Amino acid sequence: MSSVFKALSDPTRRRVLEMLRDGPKSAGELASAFDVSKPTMSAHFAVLRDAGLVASEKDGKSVFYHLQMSVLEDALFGFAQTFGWERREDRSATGRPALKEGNP
Amino acid sequence: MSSVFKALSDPTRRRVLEMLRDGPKSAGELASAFDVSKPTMSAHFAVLRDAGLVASEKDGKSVFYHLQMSVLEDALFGFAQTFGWERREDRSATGRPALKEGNP
DNA sequence: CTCATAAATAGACAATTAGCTAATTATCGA
DNA sequence: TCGATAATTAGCTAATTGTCTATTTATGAG
Repeated sequence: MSSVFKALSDPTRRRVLEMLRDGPKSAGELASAFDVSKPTMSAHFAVLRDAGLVASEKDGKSVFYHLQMSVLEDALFGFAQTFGWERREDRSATGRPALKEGNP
Repeated sequence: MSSVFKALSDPTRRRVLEMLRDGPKSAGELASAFDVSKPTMSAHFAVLRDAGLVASEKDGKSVFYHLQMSVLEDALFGFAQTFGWERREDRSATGRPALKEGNP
């Protein structure tokens, strides 16, 4: 739980998660959207991966990252529930929305 | 936003927020529930205050802290909304539940 | 095999963090 | 006014963080 909130405390990492909302993206593709070096981005990816918020998959020379929505959901709403908030049940039972609307 | 998540990334601070769920508590009262020094707790309170998650009020020799639910709510659900989640509208229109609602 | 490309690792550095003890400030009661 | 109590500030340390450049690893193309 701490590691998730820690990961979310950096604006670059939050933007990475937002970029992954609609489907996987490669490390380079993500990195090019930010004004920091690639090794720095690599470190950010590692923080997100260690927190369980993203998972990576190698494809050829590239590494693709994708969101782990359920982990994000559990942290956000798990904590919120402590304060009496509930989330609306408007998604699939897994809590994982389709990655990429065209994906099988 | 970053400062809120940063504040939430520490388990001691999350527990402080939970202790404040049901109403204000003094700094000493809060501190005595943890196994760290009072100055350390004071620093945690400052982080929570700077993030806007709590507000303080002096009463005699004591300082009482209370939750700022709306700030917590805005951070948690504001970010969640980016990912398509919505919270159930089951609280007052202000989003601020009564403090001490269940207190005997 | 060799070269170019994608990404991660290594190593360094300044800034921040969580923790401590000691000192300070503010308030109350006698 | 004096002494006790509540809380914060000051000053320190060790660990962690975000950033960089340089290097290494892995893969695909020729």
